[in-house]
Amino acid sequence: MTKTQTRRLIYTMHAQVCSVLSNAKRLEIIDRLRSGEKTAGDLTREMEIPKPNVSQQLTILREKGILVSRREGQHIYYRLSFPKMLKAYDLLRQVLIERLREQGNVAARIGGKIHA
Amino acid sequence: MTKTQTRRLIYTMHAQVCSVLSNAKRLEIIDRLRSGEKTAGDLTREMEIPKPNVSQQLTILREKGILVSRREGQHIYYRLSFPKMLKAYDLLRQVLIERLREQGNVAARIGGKIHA
DNA sequence: TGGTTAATTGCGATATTTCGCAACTACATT
DNA sequence: AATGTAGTTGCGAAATATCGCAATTAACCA
Repeated sequence: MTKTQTRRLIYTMHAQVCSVLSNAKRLEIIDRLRSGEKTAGDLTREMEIPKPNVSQQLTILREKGILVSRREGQHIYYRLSFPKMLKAYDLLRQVLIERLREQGNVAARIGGKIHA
Repeated sequence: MTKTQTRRLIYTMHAQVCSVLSNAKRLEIIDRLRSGEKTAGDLTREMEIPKPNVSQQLTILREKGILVSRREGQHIYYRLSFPKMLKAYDLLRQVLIERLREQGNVAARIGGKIHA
């Protein structure tokens, strides 16, 4: 394995972690698990989307290591595994807010040209 | 606009910000711009990928507000616009590292079963 | 004006992601 | 064993992202 290949592999893995956050439904699930563990059924009711879809997102989040699950009888409870993920979530939300403010200003100034 | 629609819109915009980070080449560009502004040509030479590809990624990063550009004669210099983006980048890198360590431990313990 | 370098744009082929729906598995209760 | 509830899985169609390559634009200089 060359140095260049190793570097690329790390960026690729990093991108895979980020790609978990690049879906609105997964973000909402993460947000709703802040307050503690929940089942697929809980989330289905709260989010008002089909249960299989919730389940699919939960599977992705668990496989990527963002959530862990625990079975208790018929119920499977999911919870966040890395507090740092939540920190990253919040930082990116702040970037969104700043970006919106910035875009608002730019839009107020001129309608789209980048360079002079 | 209902409350539910507004909530969904915000998650969708949040996801769009995150999706900028879900590509290895864009992450590498962000990483290489830590040390200061660079041109598309600089990045092309450093990263050893086709220039149009670099340019496409730079366009995406600029449109999403992650980078800003400045023309100086023939050269267009790109630089990071939000320090917070870099903080999020670093946090996600840490999550990757923790996740790899965790996975290593799990793999050492047992070969994949989730529940009992 | 013609030539050169820097950078972007357009387009198309390929790969990946998303998500609904039917079918299925797991556990509990009677 | 039969039924009900919780949850997952498989599959396929539609949408989206990736990226190479040719063509194009922008600026500079002789």
